[in-house]
Amino acid sequence: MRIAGHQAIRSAIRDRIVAGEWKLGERIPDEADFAEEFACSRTTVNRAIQALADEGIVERKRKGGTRVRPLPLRVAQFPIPILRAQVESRGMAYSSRVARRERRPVPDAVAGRMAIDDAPCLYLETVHLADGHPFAFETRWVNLETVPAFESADFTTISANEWLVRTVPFTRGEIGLSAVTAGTSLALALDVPEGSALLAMERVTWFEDRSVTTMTLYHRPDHRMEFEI
Amino acid sequence: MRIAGHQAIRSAIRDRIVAGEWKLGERIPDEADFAEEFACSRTTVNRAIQALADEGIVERKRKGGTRVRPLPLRVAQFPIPILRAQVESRGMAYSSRVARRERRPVPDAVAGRMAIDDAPCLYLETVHLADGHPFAFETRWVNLETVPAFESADFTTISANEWLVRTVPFTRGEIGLSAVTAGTSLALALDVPEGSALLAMERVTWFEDRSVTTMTLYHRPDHRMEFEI
DNA sequence: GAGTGGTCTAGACCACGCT
DNA sequence: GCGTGGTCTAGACCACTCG
Repeated sequence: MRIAGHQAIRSAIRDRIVAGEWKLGERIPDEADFAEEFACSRTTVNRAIQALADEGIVERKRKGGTRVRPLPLRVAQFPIPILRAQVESRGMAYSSRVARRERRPVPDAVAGRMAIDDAPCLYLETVHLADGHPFAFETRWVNLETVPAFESADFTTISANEWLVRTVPFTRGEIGLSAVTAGTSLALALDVPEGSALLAMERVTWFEDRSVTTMTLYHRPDHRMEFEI
Repeated sequence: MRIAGHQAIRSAIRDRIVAGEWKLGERIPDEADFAEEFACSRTTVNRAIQALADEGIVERKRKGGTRVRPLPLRVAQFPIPILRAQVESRGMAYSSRVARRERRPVPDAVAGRMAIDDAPCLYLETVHLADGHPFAFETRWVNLETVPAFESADFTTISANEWLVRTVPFTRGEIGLSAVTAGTSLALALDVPEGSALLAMERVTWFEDRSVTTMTLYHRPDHRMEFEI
């Protein structure tokens, strides 16, 4: 049957896999066969099946052919949340307030994560507000050796995070999620009872092997992160 | 300069973007120019730049050319954690214990999430153990209308999750993460103090528009999910 | 050794969306 | 309109790995 386009071919093959035409781990026809079946070139079939491999639906090996993944590999993708957008998408007004900003020696735990010894760092605490009510609390260390200009930046019109994204745009990073119990100061900052369970997201970002910043974001107890797989 | 392979070309272009050769939002040369520069065909350049677009580094538009993404889109990808693998990778022995298994009317909240009305469902509670100590507690509803065979499945050698993955391998799903406070029964099941902050991961999975299962996994307070971006 | 995917090429046509 | 990316083709050679 003639099918047009690598996307269509990809869907056609995926549908047959999902429908169970081949068992888990079983080999599917090779590219040449599909090329004949769909009356297209092998190049096009290659693109289609490569995409399925990227999705985690099939595994490919030279000479070994293409097989349906025995235990489907599932990867969840979630966009790094942007607080302003999150708030505004709910029809609320976003604002933020810097509660603390000072040079301060970096605790050992943070120094370890940022792989710094005694680089100068700036410490920031920020409250993020929706319609004037706190909904997240952020602590952040910024490595001034990597981004010296940060020290004299003005965060009245642009948040620290936005400043960093614009200044050091292409960073790698690590993310950690955990649940923490609100202590006195966190409870105060977020206006929640002490002992509340908070979702904490920690992020360390790097620019070419130098750490840029470590940030931890504490969300209110009712917060829920959602995404699809 | 002659560079071999679309991967190498992709890296070369990415390096120049990261180094700041073009500003955020600025247009980079078109495919034909790069093809000449790297002495390769335009097809190869196209593959390279498409990959950069998938990474979120550049945006492409017909006629508009290719531009460095103004606010880099970061997407975190993480593999859906498999409990057995998680435990075993730490050198501990994995086991699980089904604490409860019964047909039970589905609470409204769950019914809403699974988009079912009065489909028969099986409810399971499972404790996941590492070296005999509980490290996660799972509650699960399984839609028997979608997977009737689940009711008579035996979970002594294979977990409910593995059974489902093998039986309904290609599912879509939604994931939600939140922090919850351990109540009496959760505290008991996980052997932690009442009031502890637990990281909860809820997952709803679908097979072709029919819900398969809803599961919530409660982790011990010290648990941390990590991934890279 | 031989089968399969991985990749490249040169050329072509099309579709979108600026100008 | 026309420049740019999106896609397809037919053929080719290579690299891995299974038997």
